[in-house]
Amino acid sequence: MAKRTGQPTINDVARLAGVSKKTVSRVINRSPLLNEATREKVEAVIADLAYVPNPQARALALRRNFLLGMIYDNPNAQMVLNFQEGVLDAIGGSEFALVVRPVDRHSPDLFDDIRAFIEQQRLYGVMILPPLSENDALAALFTELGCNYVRMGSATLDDDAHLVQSNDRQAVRDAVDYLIAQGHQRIGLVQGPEGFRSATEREAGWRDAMTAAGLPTGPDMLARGNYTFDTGRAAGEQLLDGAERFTAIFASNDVMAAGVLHAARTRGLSVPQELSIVGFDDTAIAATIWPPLTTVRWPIRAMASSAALKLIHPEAAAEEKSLFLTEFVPRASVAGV
Amino acid sequence: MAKRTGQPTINDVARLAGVSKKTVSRVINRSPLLNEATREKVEAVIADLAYVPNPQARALALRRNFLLGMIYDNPNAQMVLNFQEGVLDAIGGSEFALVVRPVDRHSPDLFDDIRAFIEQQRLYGVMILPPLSENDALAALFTELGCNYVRMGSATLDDDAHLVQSNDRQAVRDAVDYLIAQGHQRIGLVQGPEGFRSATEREAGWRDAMTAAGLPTGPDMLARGNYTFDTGRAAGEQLLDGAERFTAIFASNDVMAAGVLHAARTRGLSVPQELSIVGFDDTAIAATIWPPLTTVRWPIRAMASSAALKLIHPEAAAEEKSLFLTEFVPRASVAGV
DNA sequence: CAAATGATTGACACCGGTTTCCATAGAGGT
DNA sequence: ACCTCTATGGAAACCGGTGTCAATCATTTG
Repeated sequence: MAKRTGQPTINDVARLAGVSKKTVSRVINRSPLLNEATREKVEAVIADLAYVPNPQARALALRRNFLLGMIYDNPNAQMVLNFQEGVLDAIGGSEFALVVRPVDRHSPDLFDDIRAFIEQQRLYGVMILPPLSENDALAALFTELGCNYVRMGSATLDDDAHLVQSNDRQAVRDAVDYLIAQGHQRIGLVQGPEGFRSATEREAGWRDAMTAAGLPTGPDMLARGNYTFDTGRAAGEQLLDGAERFTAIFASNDVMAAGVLHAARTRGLSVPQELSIVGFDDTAIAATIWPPLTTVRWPIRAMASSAALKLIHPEAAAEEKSLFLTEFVPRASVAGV
Repeated sequence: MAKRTGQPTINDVARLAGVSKKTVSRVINRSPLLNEATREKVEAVIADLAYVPNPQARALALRRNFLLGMIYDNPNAQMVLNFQEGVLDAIGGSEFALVVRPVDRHSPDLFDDIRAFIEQQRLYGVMILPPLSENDALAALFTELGCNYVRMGSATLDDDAHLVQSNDRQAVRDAVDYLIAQGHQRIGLVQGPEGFRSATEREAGWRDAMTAAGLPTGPDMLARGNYTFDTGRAAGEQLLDGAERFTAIFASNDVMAAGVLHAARTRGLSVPQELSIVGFDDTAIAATIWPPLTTVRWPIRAMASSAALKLIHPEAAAEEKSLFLTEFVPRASVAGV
């Protein structure tokens, strides 16, 4: 009669427990108006059958599914993976799952791709990683699509309900202050790409510190990269080949800092004796290269958990301002002058 | 009447096109027995409404969903991310989506976690990344759960339908042969963790080459790591602090090779002049460290695409043996003796 | 010209849950 | 003992698609 192929259904549970589907449904959804004895009886059958509600059927009936999306286009693998783990921390034992979608932010089809992704999957909510998160037109697209979203930002990009934020500007200021306290005067900056808030914020932090100390911030003090190793190396070469010598360089992320280190090596400069280098992110590469990189720990994993919770429990999280603080991580790539 | 909240349904399309929902369904599923004029009429309405079928409803009716799972526990972020991109290459414009699940392979709850994940989400199929893929009990669990799976392997772990394989043993043999051709005689090995097929295979490749050349492979020639930077460094220290000097070391993955490089540095050994180092994987770290690492490119992205296709079109892929060939990538971390 | 054939199409049940609405049973009040 | 009131459980509709099978229609054949 009841075919035993596949997993048990709510009907199987109801029949074996001698109750109606509705009662089983009430047990599953923890309805308060339910006889305790009935609940236990049903739960026993559920455990016995190892019954798990069909998520697709639930999604259909509830008109919402249990999929959290994550859209990224990031040269930094470790950051993305840390983010995924953070999301899993949040959705762990729940019925939610994480759907990932790498995209190419330079593709002309970017918006169409994302639109198709959202419309096809009808996600419960989406998390957008930097640098994509800094695109206001993209946020507008999600609003238009009626898709809940959270942006990971390094500055105030949106209202609190849609934002998980970090204090990049202050963090960089602290890091550069540290260099200044070590006696450094000519401190170069490897900027992030144009149009990226994280890049702008980190540059502002550098300017804050340098200006407060009366140090120069002219155009010869900085070079631009786009958060990749190669562009970091090129920026480092540009700075190191300039007329005046730097004693320290702050790079706007760890990968570019590794590029600067590379550039220093090819020029025969020893780090940190002749050049101090500071990065940003504290991803795995920071502790892996030689010398270990002084950097700023960006609490991406905790931020990811927070982002997921904002999507799952918007009512609880809407009020809460999600500002995550960074932490300065001194390692061996900085020396005093 | 028809509430315009949310996205249009198949009924909206049917009504506006003046046909039944079944006909619309036929259009969506490209049924061949359909009048061309009708098809065009319906397609016009679909385009007009920007109608997209509800995947949850489809999943329910078809008794299968369109979610591919990916289970991983890997210290190497770049590899996991490359894998994700490879899967996306395969499922790109289709209705499939990728659900990721990081797990902790040392957790006592590993199997329960994975079982709960599979049962809850009822995935269409799952891809298992190394080193988890090398666990036969885990494969048995998927079989028991009736969940289609593909394992990513460095050796023959399973039948062709469930396996995407690479030729690690031969690849390492070639790499060590290259070192031997450069005049190296004492070539150390940093093994991968015990019980991992990839580690066993790579070790076998090293033995093949050494034995064929009549070179020693005694217990003082190798040290074990577990694919992380720190264990790679420890293994490197163990080898370098041994009685006899090595001129080259092959590490079973890039991250451990970076650890060996680190160990060499702290001992004042210059690379590659005094010590040559070869890694395996060709992940981003290989080109990022200094000197750039000679390594073996492991075509993970293409393998991931193949794995996804095996799940989506098992009939097409079942016959095909998926053996992916590696490529030797000479960079600057090797010098002749 | 009627019947047979084949191509299209639609009515209806169903996937596995949830919700609405109602019937019923038991509790408490007078 | 009678009558509300509340808790509980069931029947049936529904979410948005798909499968089955019969009905319709045009065309070909005897």
